[in-house]
Amino acid sequence: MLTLPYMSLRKEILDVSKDLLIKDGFSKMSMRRIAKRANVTATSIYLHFKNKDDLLLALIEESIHNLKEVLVEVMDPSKGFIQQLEEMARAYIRFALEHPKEYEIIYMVRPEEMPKYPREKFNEVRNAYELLAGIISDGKANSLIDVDDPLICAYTIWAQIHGVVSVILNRRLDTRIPQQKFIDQAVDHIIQGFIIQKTPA
Amino acid sequence: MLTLPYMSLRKEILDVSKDLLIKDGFSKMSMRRIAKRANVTATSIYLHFKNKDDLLLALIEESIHNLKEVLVEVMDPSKGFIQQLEEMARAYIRFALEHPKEYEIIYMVRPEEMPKYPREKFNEVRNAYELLAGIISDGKANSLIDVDDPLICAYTIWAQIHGVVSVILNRRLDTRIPQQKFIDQAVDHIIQGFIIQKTPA
DNA sequence: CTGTTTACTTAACAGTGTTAACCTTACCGT
DNA sequence: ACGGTAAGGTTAACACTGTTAAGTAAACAG
Repeated sequence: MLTLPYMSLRKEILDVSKDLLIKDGFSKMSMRRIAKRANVTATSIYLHFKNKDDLLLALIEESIHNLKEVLVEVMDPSKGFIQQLEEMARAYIRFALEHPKEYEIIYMVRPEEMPKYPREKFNEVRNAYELLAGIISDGKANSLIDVDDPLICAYTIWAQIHGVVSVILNRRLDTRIPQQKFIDQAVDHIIQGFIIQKTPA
Repeated sequence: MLTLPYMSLRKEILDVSKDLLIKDGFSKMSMRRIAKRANVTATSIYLHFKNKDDLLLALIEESIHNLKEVLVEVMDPSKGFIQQLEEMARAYIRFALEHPKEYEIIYMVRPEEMPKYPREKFNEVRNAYELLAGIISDGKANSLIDVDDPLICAYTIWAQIHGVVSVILNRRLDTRIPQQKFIDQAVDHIIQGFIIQKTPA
């Protein structure tokens, strides 16, 4: 009727869903509520998405894309190797803490309700890993770090950072511990963990 | 009617819920389904639990208890400091991978649906951290590690290990990477990350 | 033999995801 | 210009969901 025609309904649904998810929480993101905000009926959503999981998956994809953009932005080969790594780690953490709900969208969706196919959807992040692995490869070539497989190393680092973020976002961090100190120390630990430390025998 | 009377309904509900959650997944764990398996009606559950979140919280508590037991079991002050740390890390990972659903119960429940009070429920894990912090304190006293606050360090290590586990359980690990290699390397990195490495100036 | 408590039930409310069937509007080939 | 078709939406319904109010039946206390 009086819908603005310059935006496709699919995009509108995605935007409304994300807004609902971020502002009102997962449980409030129902098909009927989404539909109401988009000025359509719930069934119309099924014209653009197979089902609710499919819609969620599209949201995940979008958020992954945003995270990747931040990481790529901060990559700068002109900078020192270690510095580059630290800046990436901090950019990752910053993204997660500044957009906690968006980060949640990426990781906190129950996998059981996801079929197998979405694995391919994560190819975009995979690219980011490979970039990271590239950086690590350079460091290895310069004998700055001690690592077998740069790709494994990239995943290891990422997993550890995700753990740090996850603990904070899940509110599992002891209230006696100041968050920033925790982050600083964690980043230090993570980076130190694979820097070469040849004890001069 | 023909319920076995030697088990309280509360415990029965917990057991049935956990079984349902583990075997059939979160979405299948509905109040009516739980009730049916426990040979009661759904409303009876509300006599023992405030609501579904309350029931979930009790499940989380139970699982946290089990995880803690495994960790405490593996603690052995007679062993070397580093070895003890590594064994705890591996025990943690082993628990998570052997009982993935139970681990999920602990961490993957959406926090938004949890009110503030459950913070206290995590005191039991907090104890485990303090034991870990104690171990780290000893290492610090012996100048084996370089760390300011042992409690922060304990949380850092735990967060990193959780990250590793989380990546595996969420199936976010690149299929080209062998899981065991990933784990080994991660554990190495994490432990190396805070071992003292004074470059003899 | 009452009164109260305990443990449970039935019935209902408001909401959920999803599907089948229907209606409009727009475009396309003849 | 006209009929067919397909896109993009609708209504109505199904089988569920968590949760609550009210009722019931048994056990126990005075």
